[in-house]
Amino acid sequence: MTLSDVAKQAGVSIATVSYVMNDRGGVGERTRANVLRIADELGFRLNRVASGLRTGRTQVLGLVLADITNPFYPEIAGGVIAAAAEAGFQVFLSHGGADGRLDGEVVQALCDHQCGALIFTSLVVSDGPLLSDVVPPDVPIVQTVRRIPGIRADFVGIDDRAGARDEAQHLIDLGHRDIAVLAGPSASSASSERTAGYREALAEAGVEVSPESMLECSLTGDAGYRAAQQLLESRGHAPSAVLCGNDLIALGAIDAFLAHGLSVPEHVSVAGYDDIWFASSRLVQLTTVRQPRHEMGRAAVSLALERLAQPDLPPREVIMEHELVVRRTTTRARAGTAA
Amino acid sequence: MTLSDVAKQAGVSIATVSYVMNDRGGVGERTRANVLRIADELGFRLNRVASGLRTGRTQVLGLVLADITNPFYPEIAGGVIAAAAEAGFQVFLSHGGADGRLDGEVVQALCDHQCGALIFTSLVVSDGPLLSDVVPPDVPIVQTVRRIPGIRADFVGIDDRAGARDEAQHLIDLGHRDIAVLAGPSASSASSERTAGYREALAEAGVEVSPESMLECSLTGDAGYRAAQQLLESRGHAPSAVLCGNDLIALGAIDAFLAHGLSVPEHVSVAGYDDIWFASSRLVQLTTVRQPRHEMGRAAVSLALERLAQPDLPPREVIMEHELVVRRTTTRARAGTAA
DNA sequence: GTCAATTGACGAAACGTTTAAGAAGCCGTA
DNA sequence: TACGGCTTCTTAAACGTTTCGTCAATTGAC
Repeated sequence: MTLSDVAKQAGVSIATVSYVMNDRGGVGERTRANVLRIADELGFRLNRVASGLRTGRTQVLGLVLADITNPFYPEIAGGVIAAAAEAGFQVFLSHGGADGRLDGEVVQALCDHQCGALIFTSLVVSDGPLLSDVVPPDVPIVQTVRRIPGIRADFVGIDDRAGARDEAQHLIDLGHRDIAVLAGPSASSASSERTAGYREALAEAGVEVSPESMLECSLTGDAGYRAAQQLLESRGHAPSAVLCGNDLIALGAIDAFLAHGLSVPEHVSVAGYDDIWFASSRLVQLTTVRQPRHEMGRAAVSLALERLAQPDLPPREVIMEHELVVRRTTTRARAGTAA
Repeated sequence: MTLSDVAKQAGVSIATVSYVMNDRGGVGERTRANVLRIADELGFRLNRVASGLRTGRTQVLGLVLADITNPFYPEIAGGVIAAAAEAGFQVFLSHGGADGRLDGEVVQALCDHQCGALIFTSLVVSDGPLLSDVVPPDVPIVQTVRRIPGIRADFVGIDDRAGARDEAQHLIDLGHRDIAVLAGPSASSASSERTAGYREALAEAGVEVSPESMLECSLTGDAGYRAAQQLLESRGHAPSAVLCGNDLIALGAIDAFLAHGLSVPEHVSVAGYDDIWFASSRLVQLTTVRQPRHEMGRAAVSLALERLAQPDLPPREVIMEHELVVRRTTTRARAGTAA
C-alpha cells in the first residue's frame, strides 16, 4: 500500500497524491477530494520511514531519562509524549547509564535513527563533550531539570534556588532555628542550587548550620536513611527540622527518625523536594516543593520544535513556576527546640 | 557522511562497505579491516532510517503503556528498553488513551513509523478489533499483564490466580476468617483472575465472604479509600483482613482505616498486589504479591524478537514466577476477631 | 596445464517518499 | 489572435541503504 497504489487507483500521479497527503496547495478541489477518498478506502498511510529518508528529518524525538524507574521521571516523559503526539511526533525513550553518566552508545543509537531532536534529563558536566561529539549540529538539544554549562542546548526547569529559599523560609516562619540540611550531590546543578538556596535563606534569618548538620548524600531513600542516622549520631540529638535535597532523601530520613523513636513532625519537621507521587500520598503527606513535571516535559518539546523551525534562535531557558506544598511533615517548632 | 563517502575513501564499492558494516561474509580480511578503520576515522554510522526503508523492517519496537505516570508501569518499560537496547533496537513509547481504552491514532502512528513489533500493557477486550484492523499482520504483537482473547498476540504475565490464592492462604494461615475483598475492575483479566483466586482459596478454607465484604473498585488510591469506607459503613465493623486488587487500592484502604482510628495491621490486616516501588518503602511495608516487572518487560521483547525471526511460531505465553512478599501490614488475627 | 569451484568485489536496481522543474490547459487582456 | 500569468498536474531525480546477479581472480583437483 504505497503512494503509487493510490495514484494508480485515482488516476493521478504519485506527486499529486503526495501533495494531497501533506496538505500542500496546488491541487484542485476535485482531485484532492477524490484522492482523499481513495486513500481512505484503501487504508493508505504515509510511510514515515520513507518520508524521513527523503526529507532528512524524522518526526521523532529522543528522550533520555537518567533512570526510568526513579519515580521522578515518568511524568516528564508523560508530558514529552503528550506534546510530541500533538505535533505528530513519536518519542524514543532511552535510559541513561546506570551510574548517572550518559552512555555514549545510547546517544549514538538515537542519532543513528535520525532523531529530529534530543531531550535529556539530569545531565552532568562530564556529559558535555560526549554530546558535542555525537549529536549532529543540526539536531536541537534540550536539557531539563539539570543544566550543564558550555553546551549547545536549551533548558527547561525551575528556579531551584528560589524553591529552596521558599522552603527554608517556611521552616523559619514555623519557628525552627536548629535546621539540618541533607543535600543532594553537588555535581547536580539542581542539587547545588537548592543547597545554595537553603544556605542563603537560613543565613538571612541568622540561622547558622553547623558542619555536622550539613550532609551531602545521593538522591535515594537509603542514602537519606543513612544520612539521617549519621546526623543523629554526630550531633547527639535530633535537629528541629531537616531540609532534604529531594523527596526520596526525605522519605529515608523520616524512616530513620521513626526508627529512632522520633515522630515526624512532632519531634522533627522534614521537608523534601520534587513532590513525587508518593509524597502526596495520605500515608506520607510530605511538605515539599513541586516541580510541574508534566508541563516541563511539554515545554521541552516546544523548545525542541521551535528550534527545529528556527535553528539560529539564541539559546533559551524556560524557568517554570515551582510551588511550595505544605503538608503534614512540617509543623511549628516546639518551644523547647527553638534555639 | 554516507556509505558512499566511506567507499570512496577506502577505494571500494558501496556494496562492500555495506557488507562490512553489517558483518556479512564475503569480504576479504584486508579490505574489511581497512573499511572498518576508515569508517571509524570518518565517524561513519549507518543511517537506520535508510536501512529501514530498504529492508522494510526497522529496528524499532513500539511500547504502549496504559498510563506512564502509574507507578506500576515504568519498570516494565525499563525492562523493555534494556532488552531492546541489547538487541540493537530502539523503543517508541506511547500512552494509551486516558480512559484505559487504546487510542487508535496512537497505534496507527506507531505503525506509520514501521515498528518491527508492538508491545502492549493492559489491553481490554474492546481493543481487539482495533489491533486487527490497524496492525499489519507481519508485525508481532505482545500483550503483557492483561490478556484479551481471540487476538493474534503472544502474552507475558504471571499466574494472577495463583498469586491471589497464595495471598489469601497467607491470611488464612494467620488465622483470619472475616476477610473482605476490594477487587479491581472485572474488565481486566488480571483483576478478575485475582478475584477468582481469592474466592477459590477462601472457599477451600471454608471462609465465606458476604456480598457487602466483596467490593469492586477501580485501581486507584482514591477508589480504595472510598471502598474501604463503604466497607466499614455497610458492615458496621471492620473486617479482620482485606485483600486488595492492587497496591494502590491497598494504600487507599489503609489510609481510610487510619482515618477511622483503626490501625494496620493491629486492627486490620491489609494485603495489596503488584509490589509497586512504594509498597516496599519502610513507611508502608505492604504485604503484596510481586510481579517481576523488569523481567516481564525483557520477556516481552524476547517474544517479539523471536516471532520476528519465526513468524509462524504457535501463539505463546510466558508465565513468570510471582512471589508473595510478606511485610508489615498483615499479621496474625486477633483472637476476638477470628470468626 | 586445464577446468570447475570458490572467493572477493562490484554495478545497479529497488525501498516509498518529497520536491524542483516543467508541461498543459485556461483565463483575461491587449 | 497572441501572449503572459495562473492553476493544476506530471516527470524524474534524489535520499542512503541492501542485495541480487555478475564477473574477475584465485584456488584446488585432476
